[in-house]
Amino acid sequence: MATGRTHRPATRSRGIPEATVARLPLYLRALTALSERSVPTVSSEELAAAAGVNSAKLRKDFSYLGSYGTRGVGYDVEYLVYQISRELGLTQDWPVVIVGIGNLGAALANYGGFASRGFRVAALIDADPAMAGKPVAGIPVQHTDDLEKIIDDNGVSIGVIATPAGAAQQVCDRLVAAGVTSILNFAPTVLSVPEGVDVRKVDLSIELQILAFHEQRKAGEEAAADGAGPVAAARKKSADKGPDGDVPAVMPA
Amino acid sequence: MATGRTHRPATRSRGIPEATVARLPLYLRALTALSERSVPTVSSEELAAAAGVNSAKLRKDFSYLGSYGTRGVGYDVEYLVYQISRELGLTQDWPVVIVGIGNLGAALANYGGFASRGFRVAALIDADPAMAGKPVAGIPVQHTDDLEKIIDDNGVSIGVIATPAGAAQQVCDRLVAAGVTSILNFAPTVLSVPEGVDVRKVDLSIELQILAFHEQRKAGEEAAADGAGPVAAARKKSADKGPDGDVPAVMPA
DNA sequence: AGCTGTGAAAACCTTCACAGCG
DNA sequence: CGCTGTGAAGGTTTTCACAGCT
Repeated sequence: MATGRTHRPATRSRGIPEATVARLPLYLRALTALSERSVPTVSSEELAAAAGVNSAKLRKDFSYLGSYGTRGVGYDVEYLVYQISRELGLTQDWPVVIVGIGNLGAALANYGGFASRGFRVAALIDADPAMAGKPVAGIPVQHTDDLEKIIDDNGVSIGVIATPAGAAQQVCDRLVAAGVTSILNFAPTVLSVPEGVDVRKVDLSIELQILAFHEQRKAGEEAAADGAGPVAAARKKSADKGPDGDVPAVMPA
Repeated sequence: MATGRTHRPATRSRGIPEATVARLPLYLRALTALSERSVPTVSSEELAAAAGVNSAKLRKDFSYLGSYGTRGVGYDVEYLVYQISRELGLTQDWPVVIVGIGNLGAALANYGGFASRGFRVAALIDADPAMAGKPVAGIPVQHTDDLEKIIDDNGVSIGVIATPAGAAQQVCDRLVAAGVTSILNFAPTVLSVPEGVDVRKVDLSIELQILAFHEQRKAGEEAAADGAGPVAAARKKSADKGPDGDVPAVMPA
């Protein structure tokens, strides 16, 4: 998923598999909810259900962190919250900058989930001089000219790019040069970064296209088998251009 | 069996691996850029670089679609654009509804990438009566009460949830009952859906947490070899099961 | 008895390396 | 020759199933 230019295998003895790392935040969220309800312990089965995974996977994931459970009982909720938080590095404060304060950037600045877990929006940066000084989510927008200084003054190592695609690589280069080593990219473009810099991307359009693929597949199966769907299969797409004519006409030229 | 409904792709009939499907939009974007520059053909090496993957992977991916290249030459850009679009189901029109028109929902409604590829924002829906009728991105917001009718009238099969976490499952249930079979979820919660419904989630907080994990790991390695990095909030890395001055008392029953 | 932790098996994905075709 | 298409190898992730602890 992450598009690091040269991703290291990282198969260290102490290495936690990437797939596991990606699920830890999910477990943490479920555990936090249990914690708020003052639930003292939880079994792998229950926690897995809350996180939307199966219990064998969860136990395997936890086994990479250590032996934090009690056989016959389950896991201590508070203790696990702490261990996972520590493993993810959330026991420290991460100042973050958001570059590109358009609709999306503003929405991100306002997003509560950012602040809730160790992340602090240290600065908002935009290239439009007209925006400079204007507060968004209570934080004054600063101009791109000062990007390097802002990064440096705040000790920022994580940057969020929410600019238009055309500006993203340039912004990325400046962030990296200024010392940022992790980037969350919302611009629909592939960023190239030097080794050692992590990039994760979020692309709304790509997610929709993946859904469309499966949606199309479902429609095709429905036409072939008719009424086999467990859910509202009786439904028909109105904007379709002919479900029957949509048969794969695979034909290389 | 557990009640968890993790969607099982099942890989039926014309099985394209999930990992490949997830990359097709990436290739498509790179190809579209080439097409706009009137580039007639492209090699796997070039296209792979533009999409940020390696060429062997790209060729393997394309091999699942068919033999669309020409040995010694490469791929015909226009032809590939068409084939991938068709495979992804983008040659048809997908009406989409966005539920929850807060900061994020409004940003999504304004996001150009939606409209660009077969997706059309058919309606915006919000629970706040004060928003009803107010146009966002040129589309009037409608009230949640009319959700079912809106889905039905527009033949919507893809829904986007941008509500607060607390409302997400309820909205999801109504969307599914009304006939939606693909959901893109921005709310930080696990949705449970019946079999046959696809859910993809986008969680900003999770992405940041994954970055924080790697960032922390980098900081730790740096400390071992010195480096004078900009961010030096070095945390003590305890050994495997080092139960020293940890947070609350470990309290096994 | 109940539930975790984990080897082993299975499934899935990526990379290699080269045959085969234009 | 150059580049695609693909078996085979190698790596990662998931699932199984049960030993082992409480």
